[in-house]
Amino acid sequence: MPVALAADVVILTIRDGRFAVLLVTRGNPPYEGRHALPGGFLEPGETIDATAARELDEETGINPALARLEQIGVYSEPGRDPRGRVVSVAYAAMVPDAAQPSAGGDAAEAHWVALDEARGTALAFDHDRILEHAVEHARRQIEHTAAAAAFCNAEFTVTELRQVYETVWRTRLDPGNFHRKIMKIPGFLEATGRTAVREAGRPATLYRADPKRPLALPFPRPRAGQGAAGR
Amino acid sequence: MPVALAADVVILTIRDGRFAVLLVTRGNPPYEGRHALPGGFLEPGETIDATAARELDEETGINPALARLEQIGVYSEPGRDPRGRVVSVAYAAMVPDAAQPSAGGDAAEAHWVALDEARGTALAFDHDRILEHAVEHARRQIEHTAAAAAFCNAEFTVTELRQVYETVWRTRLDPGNFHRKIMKIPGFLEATGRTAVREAGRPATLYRADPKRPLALPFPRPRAGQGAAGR
DNA sequence: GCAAAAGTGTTGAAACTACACCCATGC
DNA sequence: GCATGGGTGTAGTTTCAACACTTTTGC
Repeated sequence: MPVALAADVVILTIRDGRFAVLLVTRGNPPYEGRHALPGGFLEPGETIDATAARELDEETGINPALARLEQIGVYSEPGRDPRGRVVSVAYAAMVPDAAQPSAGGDAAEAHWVALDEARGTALAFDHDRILEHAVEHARRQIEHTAAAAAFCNAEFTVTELRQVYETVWRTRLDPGNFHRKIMKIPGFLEATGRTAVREAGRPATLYRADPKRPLALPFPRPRAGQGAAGR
Repeated sequence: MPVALAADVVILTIRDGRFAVLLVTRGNPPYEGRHALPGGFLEPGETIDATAARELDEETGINPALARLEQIGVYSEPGRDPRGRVVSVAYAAMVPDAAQPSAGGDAAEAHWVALDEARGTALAFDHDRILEHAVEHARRQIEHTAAAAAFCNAEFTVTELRQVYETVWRTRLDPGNFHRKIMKIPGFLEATGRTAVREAGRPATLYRADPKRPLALPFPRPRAGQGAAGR
């Protein structure tokens, strides 16, 4: 049974201590004018991974090489697309806040939308569901791997990284303990030698996360019951 | 661009302390007579999850309700199937050794094959690759959730569960410490009151794992360097 | 100097490994 | 009784959360 295969992409970032998602305003029917995830159809000769990367580039201008797209699920309910039998492969990626989208392709506009706001308004197709799954995926990912660094810029401070964890886990972490714990993980953070300029206080060392091995570096969240409330 | 969508299923079990995978011998071209993963094409009106469950049932006789199938990836390289543009959604599941397959559908035969043996012989299509990914997936899954219990029968002893971890992690775990650690996890194991008959030694209490919540129950593998060598 | 943020030292509590030991059964 | 495997007690060590304290900058 032939189907049309599509890729839909959930790009998450953290702005002002909250999750934000990259959405496009659809420029064509169906759901014209509605918010949707960037995405599009498989073309001859390409893999679906390539489709996801291409559509991200075309519709939002975000460089797919920086995004580390991961498959998170396949959506195949009959009737999920009014145009016919369309099956979507969903992708998720975390990027630094600095990434600036620009619309193109099928998209009339591309912009960051706060997660809570995106949840409030119905997205096109079954994209609400895909978005929820992507957020869950990101939370799990961060707990079991060093993926949190993906939310930071190429060079970042330990404090910035800590704030990512605090946002994702909705907790406060002790700055001192976090610093030691993260520095103890071998091969994760690499000092650049440079320091970040601050409005006040001692300048922080800038680090780079090795993008080659962002895997299997557990950073367990603090146990409940004792809490990790900051000072 | 229309594609044919298929589901391929990797069913893993543990036999004699080794991984084994459920393979079928293909009864039709292409790759007739070769080992392959059970699988087949999407039919009108069904989701791809339903396809996976149906094919598992048809080709192997394994009850999909017991298997807890999970999507592990999409395989879309052009040319991966000589019949044309076929995209496969791969699924993985862990089942107890007790499950007995019986062939049907496209499959001439269905049987358990030791993982090492399956790796030695080339499987049909790109099923070698899918199999590798599924094994990795299972190892990760077991580390972060209570999925290990899926390898055990409905009722099992703590020792049987420990042997699953020992196989998956290729370690030896202290029986006493394992017992305490696993019993401390709230809501994981539920005593049935019955005991298992043994050839020798004290009979072991039989437990049931709550199949409703096999999620997010971390059982961290022992740290390296101190080791968890048995007595 | 003072304020602010980075980063280190210390301490008491909890968790874990290793291993001794007791328990319950078949023979 | 003896062998065998299930299950518990416990000491020494490690890890960790909490938080005091030192360091390095801007003003």
